[in-house]
This record gives sequence, structure tokens and C-alpha cells, in this order.
Amino acid sequence: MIRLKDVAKKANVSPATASLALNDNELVNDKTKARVKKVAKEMNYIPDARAKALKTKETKIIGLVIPEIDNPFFSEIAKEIKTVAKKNGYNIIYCGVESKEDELDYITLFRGMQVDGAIFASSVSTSDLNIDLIKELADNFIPVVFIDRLLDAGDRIDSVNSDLERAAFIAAEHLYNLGHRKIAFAGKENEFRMTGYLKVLKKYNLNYDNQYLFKNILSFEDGYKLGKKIADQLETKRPTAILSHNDEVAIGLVQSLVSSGISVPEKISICGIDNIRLSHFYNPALTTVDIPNKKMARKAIKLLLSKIKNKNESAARHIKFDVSLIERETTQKVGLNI
Amino acid sequence: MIRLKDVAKKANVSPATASLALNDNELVNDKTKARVKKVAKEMNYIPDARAKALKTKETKIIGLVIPEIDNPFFSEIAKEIKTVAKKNGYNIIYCGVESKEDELDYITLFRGMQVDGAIFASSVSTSDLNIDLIKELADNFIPVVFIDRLLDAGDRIDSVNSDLERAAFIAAEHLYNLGHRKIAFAGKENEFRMTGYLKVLKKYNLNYDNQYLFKNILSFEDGYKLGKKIADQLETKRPTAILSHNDEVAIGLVQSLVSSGISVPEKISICGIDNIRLSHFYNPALTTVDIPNKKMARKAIKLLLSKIKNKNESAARHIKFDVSLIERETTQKVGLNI
DNA sequence: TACCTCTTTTAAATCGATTTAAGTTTGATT
DNA sequence: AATCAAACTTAAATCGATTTAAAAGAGGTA
Repeated sequence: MIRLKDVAKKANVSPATASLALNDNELVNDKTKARVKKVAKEMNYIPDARAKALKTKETKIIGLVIPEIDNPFFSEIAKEIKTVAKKNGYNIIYCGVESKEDELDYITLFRGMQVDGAIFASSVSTSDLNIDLIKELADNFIPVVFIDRLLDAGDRIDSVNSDLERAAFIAAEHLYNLGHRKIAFAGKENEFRMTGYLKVLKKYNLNYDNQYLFKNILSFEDGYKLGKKIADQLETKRPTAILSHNDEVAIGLVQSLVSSGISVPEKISICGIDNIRLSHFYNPALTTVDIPNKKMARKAIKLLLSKIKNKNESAARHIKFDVSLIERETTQKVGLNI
Repeated sequence: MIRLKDVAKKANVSPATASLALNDNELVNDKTKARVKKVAKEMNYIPDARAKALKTKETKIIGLVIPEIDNPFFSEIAKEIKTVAKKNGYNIIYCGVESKEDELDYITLFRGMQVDGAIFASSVSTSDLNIDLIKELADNFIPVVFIDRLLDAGDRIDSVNSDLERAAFIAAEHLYNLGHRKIAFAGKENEFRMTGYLKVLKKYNLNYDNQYLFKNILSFEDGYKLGKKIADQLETKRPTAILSHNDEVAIGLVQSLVSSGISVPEKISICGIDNIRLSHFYNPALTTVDIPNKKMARKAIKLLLSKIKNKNESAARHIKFDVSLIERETTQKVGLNI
């Protein structure tokens, strides 16, 4: 490995001068500066980030913790965050997590590496068991921002969310307004989306004794399997509309219902949440609720960068983005057979 | 931040003893060891990874460079690599790249951080312009393994690939054997898959003057758009079968052809490559070529770990996995209208 | 030439953990 | 009690870059 002193020796200066020169310090004569830089380039010198960070207290690295599932919703967020970070001279390291333990490992890694900041996207579990450890990160002067992690972020951690309860609410109400009276929900228990759905049931006095409440339906595959299950029911037992946790689930549902001969939206209306790219290409194009994930991502990274610049910034900010219904082809009036 | 000496002071030992104790060195008395560990735990001490790495020359970090596109093929690889790495005490940092410049940034980051090893999955561009810099990594004693990066890896860098030329070859031959004589290819120029396809054309004396060769078709969206374009052609002009670069493209094609009223496989047969999970759930289930990506991932990380353990290991190993046709529902005999 | 100022360079301390060689303690043996 | 080995503990050097205070050099003036 080529060290600073190797460069210094070849350029006939001391390591001190070399360091100063490479960092464009005005103490150093321009000629010397140029010479040192040239030598460094020739030797392909790259400073040891460990030593540098040890001294400067800056790693120029931001950790991004994100669920390790195939969902374009998250990859879009990741990409957006990376783009902004890079423009500002920071590197992003993605950390794909599947479990609380995974997440814990990364929290430890972040503290060990002393990253300059961290963003936690979504949460692996409903009860946020790592929250205390994450707060501890914040206590150790590592700024933290939550994005789409719905739980209470407290007064130390900024958060960026969308109004998912409202998303589910307007989606379910849309189905109701189309005349549907057997509206199912396929998603996650005890989550904002479910709350929004239940509020609509309450508002319109629909009571199913949970027979249309399908829990733990989160992926394309989950949706696909649920579709098969529903297809196996008697037609009279089936819901006439399904609100799903996200677009992946919705597409899984459509896919399997149609392949079982149950046409969408003629027999069953399906509504997603997220508005991923695919949802508008999909055939039939998916009715869904738009969640402005890219905007959220930009906001999150900006909050983080400002926090890094000014560590003792005021109280945490909690930002909630609004959502909007995108009506496409998978929902229609109940009983309407074109 | 809590430092080693803080722990040492509280445990009434010197930093040296504390360090030794925490690293389970047998020089230290068991009682002392226990006391130090207890104090460290109480104080929630996490060693400074920068200082540690600076001294020990080990970061316990492996960099994984992977294309930043939504393709389950890659996420499965990433997940598999992470699982094995973690079992062996290494952390993976993912680096999503979209361009050569992106990749270059990460190469620099790796050298700066002095990661213990790096895996490069696939290549962003056809001409591997960063190859020299990557070799330089290897020269700087950072072991490197390529996975699914088709270009020559040289004698310094291990590689794990699948036989993509054969994949395309058997897929195209399958279509030929079904009676198709207008077989299109939608994919990447100058790549193994295209070569395999062209070899089949040659073998069976098919000559289209490239009218069925569609270049730069790599994503679902690309496939979708191409489908629309083909649907707009006169039926006599259309190919009767399409071999696609990967399953995403294939599904995009099916999606758009069907939505334009061209049934698959009745009017056009479609064959993918990769065998992603979705391909078998999809309706119609996709005929494709299985690429054993998880096996490849396991092999890649194992090669890397062995190289890390034994830096001056013999010459580089180049491993190529075999592929196999999975016949499902999107291909059928030409002209057969059920 | 002597003196002073301004510019440029450098020696040395530092970041936090590890590790080796040297120092101290303990306990056994005579 | 003196001696010695074994068991522990610790001082100090080290990793590579940064940074401050001090030293050296250059140039100008009287």
C-alpha cells in the first residue's frame, strides 16, 4: 500500500507538507502543491480512510438500512437517496435487513465505523424493538433519520412518512363509493393501513366479523396464494373488492384471480397502495394510491445532511407527505358486467 | 464516545489489559477478564472500527458491487452472499451502481476503507472499462471475485459465471424445434446471449438481415415497449417467437402483447432467461432457462472467503455453472391454435 | 550586514486500539 | 528469607493521516 510518506518522499517534502498540499491548504506554495499532487496521482495514492477518519472524525459515509425484499418502492427510495448523497460528497452503504438481528448488527457496525449519519427505511417488525439502540446512535452523535418507518421516532430522530392511514382510507372509501359492500383487506396487522381500512368499515357500518381481513399478506407471492384461496371459495362468499397492502400484493392477487378465471375488475375489484412504476404498465393497469416515495427520499437525505452539518440542530422534525388516489382499470362499479 | 481507556479506568486496569481481556487473550486472568467485559458491557462500549482496522489490518467488511436495477435475479444473489458472509463474521456493504463512474467511486472507497474483499456482480457496461482499476485493487491485496460479470477476469481475479451462451443457444434451439422460423432476439448487443442466439441461426441457416434483432432491451419496461412496437406490425412481419435477455424483458413482452390482443403463446412464443421466482407464478407461466444464481452466489462468497484467509493462494479460479431449459406455458408449436 | 517580516516547510502530538517487550506480583521451593 | 519461575499487568511503540506550533527560508529595508 502506498502511504502518504511514500508520496512525500518522492515529492521531496515532509509528510506534513504532503498532507497539506493534497488538502489544498493555502499554507503550501502553489508549485509545491502541484508537484505533490502530480506525484500522488502518478503513484495512484489513495489516502487510508481509516487513518483519515480517525483523525478528522469524518467518514463521509452514510448508512442506509432498508428491508431486503424485492420491492421497487424501496429501491426507488434507495436510488434517490444515493443520488443526492453523492452530489454532496457522501457515499451510501446499503444494508439490507430481514430481521431485527440483522438490523442490530448494522447499528453496531455504524457505531463502530462511526458513520456520519444513518437512514432507517421502514421497519422489519411491527414492534420496533431496536428503537432504543437507534436512539443510542443518535446519542452518540450519529444523526439519524427515519423514512417510512411508521413508529414513534421521538424527539431525537427526524422522520419522513406518508399518510398511510389516509391512503388506506381513501382507497377503501373509493371501493365503497363504487358500490362495494364486501370489501376485503390483505395486509399487515396493527398497521396504519389496516386502521384506515377499519375506519371506513366503521364509517359505513360494515361489519364482517373479520371474515374479509387477511393478515400477513405482504409480497407478490402472498397475494398470489391468497388469490387462489379466494378463488376456491363459493362466489357468494367472496369479497367483491380487495384493498391490498401494496402494489406487489395487488398484482399477485390480480395475477392469480385472473388465472383462476375470475376476471378483474368485472368479478372482483382490486386496489393497491404505492403506485410503483409497474402498476401503470400492468394489464389491467392497477388502481392504487400514490405514495410520493422519491420526494420522501429526497426530504430524508436532505434532513440528514443538514443535521450532519449542524449537529446540535433544534428538535427533531416529523414530516408527513400527502397521498392521492390513482384510479385505473382494476376497480369498477360492483356488479357491472361490461 | 466511550473509549477503551474509559473502560480500562472504570475496571481499574490499563488500556493494554482491557484490550487483551476483551479479545479473550489467555495472558489475562479470568477474573480480570470477566470484570473488564462486564464493565465494557455496562458502558455499552463498542470498539472504534477505524482504529482497530488501522492496527489489525482487518475491517471484517466485504464490498458487494451490484447493478442498481430492480431485478430479483440480483437481489437473490445479494441476499445469499450476505447470509454466508455473516455466518463467517463478515459484514456486507452493498453498492448499487448505475454507471462506470459509480463503480469507480466504489472502487476508490474500497481501497480507502481497505475492505477485506470485494465482489463485483455483473457489469454496467459491455466494455469493462474499470477492469484495470479493479485489478489494481487485487494488486493492493484486496481479494476480488467476479460473479456474472462476463468479461475476462484475468489470472488475478476469481470468477463465477453461468454458461449464458449455452442458455441462449438451448432456448433458441427449443424455439426452432417447436417449428418457429421467425425467431427474434431482444437483448444486449455483443453479449454471450446474443452470440448463442446467432449460433442457432447459423446452425439452421436462418437469415433475417437482423430484422428480428432488437438491441438494448434489458428491463421490463423495454420489453413492454418493444411488445407494443411488434404489435403494431403486420402479422406477416412479426416474429413467431422471441427469445429475451432475461425474464423481466420476457414478462414485459407478454404483458404488452397480450394487452394488444396478441395471445401468448398462441400467436407468439416467448422465452426468458434467468428463472426468477416470478416466472413460475406468472400467468402464463414463463418458459425460461434456469440460471443457478444462488449456487453461484454461494460459490462466489466462498471463493472470496478462502482468498481472504489465504491471500497468496494459487492462480485465479474461473467457474462456470451449467444451465437448463424450463419449459412452461409461454412457448408452443408454431401455428398451433388450440 | 543585521534585523525584521512574511512565506513556506516541518517536527511532533494526536486520534483509539493492538501488541510486544519489559516490568511487577504471586507463590512455591529450598 | 532468598531465589526463581510462572502468572499477570502495563508502558510504549505502532498503524497512517492531520494539524499546530515552531523552525527555516526568502526578501526587503536601513
